[in-house]
Amino acid sequence: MDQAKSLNIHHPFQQSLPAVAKSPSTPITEHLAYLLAQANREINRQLDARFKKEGVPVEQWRILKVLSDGKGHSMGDLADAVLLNHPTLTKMVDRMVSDALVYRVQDPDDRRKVVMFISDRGKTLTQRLNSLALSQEAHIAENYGNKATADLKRLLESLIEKAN
Amino acid sequence: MDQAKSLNIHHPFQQSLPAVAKSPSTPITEHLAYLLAQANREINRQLDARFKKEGVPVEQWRILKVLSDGKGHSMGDLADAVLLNHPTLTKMVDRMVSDALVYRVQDPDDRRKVVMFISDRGKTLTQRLNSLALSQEAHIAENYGNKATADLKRLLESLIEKAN
DNA sequence: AGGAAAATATTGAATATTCAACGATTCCCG
DNA sequence: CGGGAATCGTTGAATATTCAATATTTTCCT
Repeated sequence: MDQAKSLNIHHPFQQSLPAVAKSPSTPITEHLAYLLAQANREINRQLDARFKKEGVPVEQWRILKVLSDGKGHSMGDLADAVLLNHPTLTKMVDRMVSDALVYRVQDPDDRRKVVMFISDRGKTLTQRLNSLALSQEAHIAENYGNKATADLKRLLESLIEKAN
Repeated sequence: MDQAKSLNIHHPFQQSLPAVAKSPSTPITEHLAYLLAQANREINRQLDARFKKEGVPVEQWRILKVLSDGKGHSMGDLADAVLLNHPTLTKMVDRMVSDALVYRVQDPDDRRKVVMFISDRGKTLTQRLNSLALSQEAHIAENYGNKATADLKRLLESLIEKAN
């Protein structure tokens, strides 16, 4: 097959070679937004790799962890806490209910609300996930340095606070 | 309709009230992975809001920015640079080709490869996006502090480097 | 009280992402 | 040289996320 055609490749007739070099704008790697995305992606990837054997995505760990305080949490609170949009959370919770990690109770004080709880099965899974997560944190602190890690956390917290 | 039934709500028969409080494990808000996700989400949301009027998602800005060095980039290089999986990048580039922001050329030296270039139309859009992004950076530096911003960037860079 | 407005969570359709498999090309090595 | 392995990018199917609309309940206001 003609690859050029199938891939929509063409020759750059619309291009004109610039007579002089453009002033190069800030490289993307210097933007805070990019650095955050890159760091987040990498750390998440590593954490996901550790969670792989439990077959649980990072978001579910967050949900379990928040619920493991034993108190009930509404879907709205939970969505904020675990950084997920409402519909996404609803569907993820559906899966977790199927897996019996978590369950819903109607809030008796406000019947619009649902109160989420963690099950015993969820609790034991959470413990395994917590130790995987802690071992990752330890690994990071190890070859990144305790001070750097602490400094970074502090700066991130303060950025998040200011950003609201 | 019976909401309890439709929402798969039930009462917590499987729960037993713990006789004593559990030792609370590290709150999720203290995990580096969570702080990164939160900061990334927030900064991205703000940047996306600024890009809204151009109708361009942040990922497309990254692509445009990388390509705006005028050199050609293979899809593989680009995927690494813009933090996107290969198939995701392919499909996003398809859209950008449709919008005439970007175009493909077959690499003459290695015909498996495709070399991506930015179009003139893409360049002018990039300039508008760059200035939106710079104004965001300025806004952050303003109420977060120049030093904190610089420190945070430095720590992120070093984390990313160590994480590989 | 009573009805409009707000809050809460879910649903369905549209959209986007991911995983696995593929086709094409190049590399490597006996 | 020749053929199996590796590389590069894309595709299609499966999965996940998002947007807008909805149902239900509560709040607010006069």
